[in-house]
Amino acid sequence: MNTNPPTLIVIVGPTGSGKTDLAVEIARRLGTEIISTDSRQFYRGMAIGTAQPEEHHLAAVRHHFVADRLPSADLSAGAYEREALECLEEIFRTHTTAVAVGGSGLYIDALCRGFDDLPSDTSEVRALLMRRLEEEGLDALVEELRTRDEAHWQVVDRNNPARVVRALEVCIVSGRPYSEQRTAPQHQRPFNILKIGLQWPREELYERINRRVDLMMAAGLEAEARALYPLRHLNALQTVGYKELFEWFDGTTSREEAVELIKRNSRRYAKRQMTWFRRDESIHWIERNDLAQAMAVVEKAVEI
RNA sequence: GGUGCGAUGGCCGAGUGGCUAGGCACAGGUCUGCAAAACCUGCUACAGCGGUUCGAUUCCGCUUCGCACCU
Repeated sequence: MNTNPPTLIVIVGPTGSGKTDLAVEIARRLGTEIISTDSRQFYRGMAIGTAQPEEHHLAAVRHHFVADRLPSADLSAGAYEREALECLEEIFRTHTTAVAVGGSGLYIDALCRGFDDLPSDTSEVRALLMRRLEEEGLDALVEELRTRDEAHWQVVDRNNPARVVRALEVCIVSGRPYSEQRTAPQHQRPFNILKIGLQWPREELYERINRRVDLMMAAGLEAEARALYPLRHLNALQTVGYKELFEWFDGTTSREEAVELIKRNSRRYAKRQMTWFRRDESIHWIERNDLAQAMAVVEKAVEI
């Protein structure tokens, strides 16, 4: 019986970098399963627009957190942390490795590092705050944050409604200042973590992204988006690829413009992802989606 | 050949004798439960050459280029 802790192999990289193919091949070779760290691939009915693993991927390797819930069943990063850890525990019962793949930096951190123990269900208070944001404006909420949590008020991005609202909702629901509860814990995970990052020359990546958008359109993204149109208000649909097509359906833009915007917004998203991953010094970078390089990194860390 | 109009940063586009519009693209960054979200920062250009002026992207002249009209 092997008493070494199991290893979670985490594949990261910007959208369009070829993570899915690489992860499936690695998981297949290791005889293990895949857990997604992509905040938009969780949902059903969004296969084309979020570039979910295809039939042959799903047939080759068992996947978790892919199209396993309705778009109305939001999975927050905190909830994901709990569910994903449970799922991993299950996988590690019978495997010494598991593969995580996806581009959502916050969810990757949730899985690998975890969050402070903050109130989990804040949706009611949030709804209230959102209404106040609209009626009273951001300044009023910033002022309230100052009275509830001066320390956080000092450091928070006061231009960013999302950050201000989040801090306030935690203060209100917990009855304690947000800053007091942020202790940046290093949760010890019962498994080793090996991060592999896919690095592409910018130009090449952008070309791949542009091309992939055209392929999505050819694969039926329009029909998929039309089916999702009634759900457009859901958070899950605040997603590149759908937002832009919805505007076309509304008549605000043309089809051509919408497609160009999808490409542009995908490029921007990729850039933000790269910014996020750049500061993670634990990532082992490989060129493009080179399988040999990836396997070399894996074999060095894992006994096969 | 003549006349008129125009020439603004990668692109679009306003404007002024001194006080560097703005937008988009692009780049850098932030990030503890909406994260494919939300937010921040950067990018100092006025076609070229002379002249007027304390000072010219802005006024004048010439040159080049573009557009329109005339012959």
